[in-house]
Amino acid sequence: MSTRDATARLAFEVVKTACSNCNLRELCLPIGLEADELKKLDALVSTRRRLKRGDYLYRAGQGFESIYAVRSGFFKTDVLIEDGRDQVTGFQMTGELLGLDGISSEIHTCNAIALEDSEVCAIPFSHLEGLSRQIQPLQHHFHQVMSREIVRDHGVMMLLGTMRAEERLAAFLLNLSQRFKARGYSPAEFNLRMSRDEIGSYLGLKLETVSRAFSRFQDEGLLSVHQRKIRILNTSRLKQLMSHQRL
Amino acid sequence: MSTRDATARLAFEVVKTACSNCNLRELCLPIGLEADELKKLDALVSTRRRLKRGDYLYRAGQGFESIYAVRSGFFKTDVLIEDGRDQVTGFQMTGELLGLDGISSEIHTCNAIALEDSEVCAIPFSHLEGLSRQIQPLQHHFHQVMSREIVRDHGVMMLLGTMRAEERLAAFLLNLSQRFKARGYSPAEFNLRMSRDEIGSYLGLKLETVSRAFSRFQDEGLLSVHQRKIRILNTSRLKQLMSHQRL
DNA sequence: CTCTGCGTTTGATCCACGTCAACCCGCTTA
DNA sequence: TAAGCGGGTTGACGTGGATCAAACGCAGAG
Repeated sequence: MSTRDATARLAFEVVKTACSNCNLRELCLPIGLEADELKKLDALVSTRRRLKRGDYLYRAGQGFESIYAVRSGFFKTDVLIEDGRDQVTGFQMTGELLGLDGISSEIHTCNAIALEDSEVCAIPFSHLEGLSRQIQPLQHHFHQVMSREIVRDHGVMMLLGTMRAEERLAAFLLNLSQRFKARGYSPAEFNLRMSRDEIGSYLGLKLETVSRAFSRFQDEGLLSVHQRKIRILNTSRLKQLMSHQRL
Repeated sequence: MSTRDATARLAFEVVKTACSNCNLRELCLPIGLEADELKKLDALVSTRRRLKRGDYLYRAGQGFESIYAVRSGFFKTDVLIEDGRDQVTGFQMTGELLGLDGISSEIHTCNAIALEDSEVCAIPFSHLEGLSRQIQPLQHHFHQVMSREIVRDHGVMMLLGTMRAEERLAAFLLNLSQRFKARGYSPAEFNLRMSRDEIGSYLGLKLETVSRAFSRFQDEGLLSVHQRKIRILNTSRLKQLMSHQRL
């Protein structure tokens, strides 16, 4: 093990007490920082905020100051237009970032709402910019995070533009499954935090259509569904259902 | 006029010879830089590339090294999945950036194709990161550009998820119109650079549906359409058609 | 325990858009 | 000048998902 690794490993323990749970992903812990760099980073994310289910983390139209890293819990973001229509633009879980949309105009362009009791780290954006001018790996990591968000959005556009209802739901479930797995939870069994209506809004479908697709998957033995408790029984069939389907 | 303004004004003339036409927007000219900063920036964008209609600027799967600023011309980006389906994720015109999707994994995730003879500035990304560690306004501007892309994508998700065919086409045309206007062209009369099929792919519709929507708009006196030449005759009705429509 | 209410499921019907097919138009090539 | 061709338009018809409506089931309140 190199001395750099050792230093990082040591520093990891330090930062762990400050950011004990959201270590592994996204911005919270760019691997490979020096001890003093980590100390600065630790100061950066010192502001915490707790939210109860249903609370708004921020609203469209509010001034933008910070981005947020989810420490625990579950969020949705949505945008609405005058006539009352709205669209869920994403669901965020532990370790993921919220608020990147606000950077462009210094004003949030969507609402972020806790779907269960949650905790976030607020990261004042000007501090982050300052630090990332000093710490190159942090800068690069942040750019990657923003870029990943763009790639994710393209995936959703693909889904909304070309897939049919069952393919969309399959893609959605597989994505959730993979994200739970990456966090050390079961990829096969989990509780949905969002309603059928919210899933539908995200997928560009009505809740009835979502419900019917769940029922069909259950009938075909791909899933077991009880309320919001999902068990995936046949991942590979789900995958092939998602990816070609021209049968 | 402050001395800073004067300096910037002076430097503007210098950079103008290097980046004569794509000054005003996106990344090419963050206003307010000092003369020596502008000199560095000028060096950054020194690599040019010409493309003919149909040429690929980059392809999905290729390694990522640079982002590109469109100096002149018109591009589309699209993603494809195994089964042959594809989705146009955006159209880029003069002054807009291409390639932000590649930052996350160092690999391009979509294709960028010239829809007419075009010229781009290649901006090596590691250089850009280096410079933006030194020049705070550049850094901030770049972050805004990435964030704007995310906001734009959310707009497309909204469009794909909640709007019907005519609303989508109206939104698309109004967006194009506004972008032409911002570049000093007529917002009311312009030539589409893309086929009905490409519009359809972007809007999540089939080309026949796009064609019918054009015809209906023409019948109703909102547009005149001749091939790819569009004249907008009634902007306000187009806008209200796009935004509520629950009539 | 019942009552109330919201989220969900399920069924019947409708309609916007997709699909399939014919035809047209402007351009290129011979 | 004709022939071929790619892109665009238009029509007839089919269908996936929206809409409307009813009923279910779990949770919290009384």
